[in-house]
Amino acid sequence: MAVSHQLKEALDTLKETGVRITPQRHAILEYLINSMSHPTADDIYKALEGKFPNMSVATVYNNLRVFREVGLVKELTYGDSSSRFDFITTHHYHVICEKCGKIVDFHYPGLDEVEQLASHVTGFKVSHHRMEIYGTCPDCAIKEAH
Amino acid sequence: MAVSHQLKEALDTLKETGVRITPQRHAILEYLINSMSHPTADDIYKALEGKFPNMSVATVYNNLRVFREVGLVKELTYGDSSSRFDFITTHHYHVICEKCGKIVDFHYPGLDEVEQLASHVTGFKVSHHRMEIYGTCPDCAIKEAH
DNA sequence: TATTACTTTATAATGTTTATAATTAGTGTA
DNA sequence: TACACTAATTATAAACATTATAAAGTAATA
Repeated sequence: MAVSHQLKEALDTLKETGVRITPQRHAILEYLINSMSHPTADDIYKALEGKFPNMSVATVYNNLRVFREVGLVKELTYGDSSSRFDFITTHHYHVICEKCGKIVDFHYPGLDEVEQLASHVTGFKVSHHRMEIYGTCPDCAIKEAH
Repeated sequence: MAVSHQLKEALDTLKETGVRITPQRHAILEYLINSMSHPTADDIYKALEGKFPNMSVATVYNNLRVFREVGLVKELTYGDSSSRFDFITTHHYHVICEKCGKIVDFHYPGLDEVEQLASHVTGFKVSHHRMEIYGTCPDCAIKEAH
């Protein structure tokens, strides 16, 4: 299936970049790909506690940083205390529920004109942008109605 | 001038909302409006050290939260460790230099279509969105060239 | 196998932000 | 203006996420 294919591709990327594939890295990647959510470092740590009772939180953070540097993972910083991590697939944005924190992927063509205008007005050499959309998810909207 | 007018308006907002106007609050607001940068809580704390030698960091944080709740101030969370705070004027985005961290305001009409599409696709009741543009500022680009 | 470099672990340290309790100071009313 | 009430400030400690460090372990290479 598609998921294991993504994992294999990710492992290939690590190999090509000369990053060792350790059991911990394998498990973290696997969890990131399988979980359709956008977990925090602590989520990952807790989820893998069973498989790796001795794993250190530092290992999770270290490897998330490695994955980010290699371009496999994106770090999302919202208002709340901890970062969330997202396995990069295709270009998409996130829609975030302000009530329950749920994050839903939202595909949309890149906002190239915005980048171009920004570059023109500010003189910056623009590399990329980020955008998030906030609102209330259907579940919470229903709960609110009662 | 326009700045003191903004301050007066902000103080009026506080009055209307029943938020007491203390010297500390006055000073924090004034600093936020005058500083064309986007300071962290600690920046503000340090900047007002001279005027208020006994002010607590907690006061800065508390009041930034109050201002945010009242709608005077926006909290910006980027990848780095601490939040930045921005006095709300008109609707604009930020262009951020990845080398030196400089933040430049960038005016652009709201991305209404994006919100509408997101709402349609995900079923969310959308309230707002955020977007930042990343790149290299002219100063850093020159430094890099050498 | 020996060497080397990289990873993990355990732990401590850092830095930001929040909570608590006691003191102080604004604000509305007499 | 003075009083009483309530909110805000201060000082401090605590919580929390994240990073740094050093020692031990593991994989890769010759």
